[in-house]
Amino acid sequence: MPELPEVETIRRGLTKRLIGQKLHHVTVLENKSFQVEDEDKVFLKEASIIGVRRRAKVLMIDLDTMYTLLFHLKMTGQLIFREADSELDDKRNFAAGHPTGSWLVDLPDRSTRVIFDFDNGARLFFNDQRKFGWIKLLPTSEVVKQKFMAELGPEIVDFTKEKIPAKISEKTYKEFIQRVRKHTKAPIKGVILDQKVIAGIGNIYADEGLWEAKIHPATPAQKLSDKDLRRLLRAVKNSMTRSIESGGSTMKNYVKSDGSRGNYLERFANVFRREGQACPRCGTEIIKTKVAGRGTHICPKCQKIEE
DNA sequence: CTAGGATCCTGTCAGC
DNA sequence: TGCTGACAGGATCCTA
Repeated sequence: MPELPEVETIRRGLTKRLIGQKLHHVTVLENKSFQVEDEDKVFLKEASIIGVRRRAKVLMIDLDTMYTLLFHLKMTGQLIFREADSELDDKRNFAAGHPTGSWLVDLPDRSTRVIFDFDNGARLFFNDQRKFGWIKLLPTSEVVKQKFMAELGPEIVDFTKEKIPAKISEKTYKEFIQRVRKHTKAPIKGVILDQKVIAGIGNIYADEGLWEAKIHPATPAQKLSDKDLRRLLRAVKNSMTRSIESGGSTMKNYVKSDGSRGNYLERFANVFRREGQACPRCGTEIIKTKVAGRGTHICPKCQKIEE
């Protein structure tokens, strides 16, 4: 999916547009994407939005009915907000998540799964090409008790703050290290992708962080010192911070001034999807390989396996 | 308990 | 051009 910085970008963009909006109607085009019990649907009726939150890669929209809508965008989810009767390029509109042409066309299109209509005519589209993503509706007080939410590792820092904290707390470092130590043989990349170890790291920021920290992704977690792990967490945090501060993958950053489509990775990525290009640090050619079952980008000179 | 692989689904792209 | 297989910004489920 859309990783933590993208979900955080969505949270920021939707907060100012959704707070106070009253739901008029929900249209479900794909049942798999809308995992809501029939008896809970009454809590959507004429509900007003009172908050937009995020934990790890889960977006939460709080309603005044004491229920919360949960969104997981997985690999290809997008949220697209359109004001009533607006032109596609209206500045009040907003789109973020998996970057595709759906941001630039009339909706619904073939990957639209759920549509939220508001009283004032504005609409929120949940698009998801591969249908891995989901929307759930739970009593607000039950959200933290959900298995996935309850088992999540700590947030690296509070990325929801306008000014992202410069330092990771000692408590977070310690909890991260403690949870990494439950894994021995597994490659470090696979370990940091485990949401129970630390919340919110996905394939992009795993590769970016490992590159910045000069750690080979296939290094068995056991071989890394506490100092290595602290450096790695800092590096991931730096990469995520740069991404959020450049606006994540939003329509604004996807469409260039000449109307062509840009690549938001250009704004902060040093290795991700840059195979064949020069390592920004040493000039060696970046290669693509596979670690922990995922496509993995490394500089073979900067990142060597510790013996 | 951890580790590794298959799996959900649609679309795109490289290679024949 | 048309087909085929690999792969994709995630996480779960199954087996060993």
